[in-house]
Amino acid sequence: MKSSRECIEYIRPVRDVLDIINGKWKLPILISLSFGNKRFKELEKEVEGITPKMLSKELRDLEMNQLIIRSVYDTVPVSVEYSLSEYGKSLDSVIDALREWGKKHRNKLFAKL
Amino acid sequence: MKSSRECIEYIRPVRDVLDIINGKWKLPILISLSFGNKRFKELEKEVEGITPKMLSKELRDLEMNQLIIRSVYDTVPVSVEYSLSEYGKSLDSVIDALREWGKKHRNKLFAKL
DNA sequence: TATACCAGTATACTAAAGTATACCGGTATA
DNA sequence: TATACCGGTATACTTTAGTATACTGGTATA
Repeated sequence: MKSSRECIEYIRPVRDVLDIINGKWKLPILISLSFGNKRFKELEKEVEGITPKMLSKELRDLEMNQLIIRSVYDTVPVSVEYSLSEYGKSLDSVIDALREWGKKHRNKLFAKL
Repeated sequence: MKSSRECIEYIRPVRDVLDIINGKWKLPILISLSFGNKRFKELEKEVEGITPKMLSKELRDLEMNQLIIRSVYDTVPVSVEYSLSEYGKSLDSVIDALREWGKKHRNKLFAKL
């Protein structure tokens, strides 16, 4: 049994990550972008159920935290492309861990039926 | 570049996990319990900033999803102890990944100052 | 000519998360 | 006798997350 202080120290970095990727949509968006750069409407289709308002807001948050890059191309009309930054790509270990656990969890749920 | 369908399949298990551990408090609570069984008031201190109302609600959610166990001991007055279930313990890989990334993120933030 | 695509914004709303503060009855401690 | 601990609950509130629906102006397509 370790000290309470040690435990609090341990929690801190996790809280920092949660501040950035918390919520229903941010990780799904990042995963979608890990499959390739996407335009707004493509994301809207691939992140099932998200509304344009939420997508717009979440993309802004992710860009602010430098996890994704928004590129505007000078076409007519302008086209906008979203991509993962290198920093965003470094979240893949987190996503892998979540995904592995999620798959186990699904199996557990189905096994019960 | 993979298919959109493949991407959506990839997202699904992650959304399942998020349904269970989403929010500001659940992971901190689980981490605290990973350091040893705790009583209600102990958790209230160790998960800094949480109010008893939120703690109570989150503990109920976590218990419902079988990630933690609530044991009531027949003392006078009764004492209540919370512990991680085996299933809850299996989240350690997720927590490790989050923690590692969080530590890197902190370093990045401090490096900027 | 009508329709659809693009990258969102506008408005209005509901639901959930989270905060603040006070309180309970019973027990143990000072 | 006063205070603090225990495991919470009660009430009231604010903030954030999320939903629903409609719309924009310019372009390309049928």
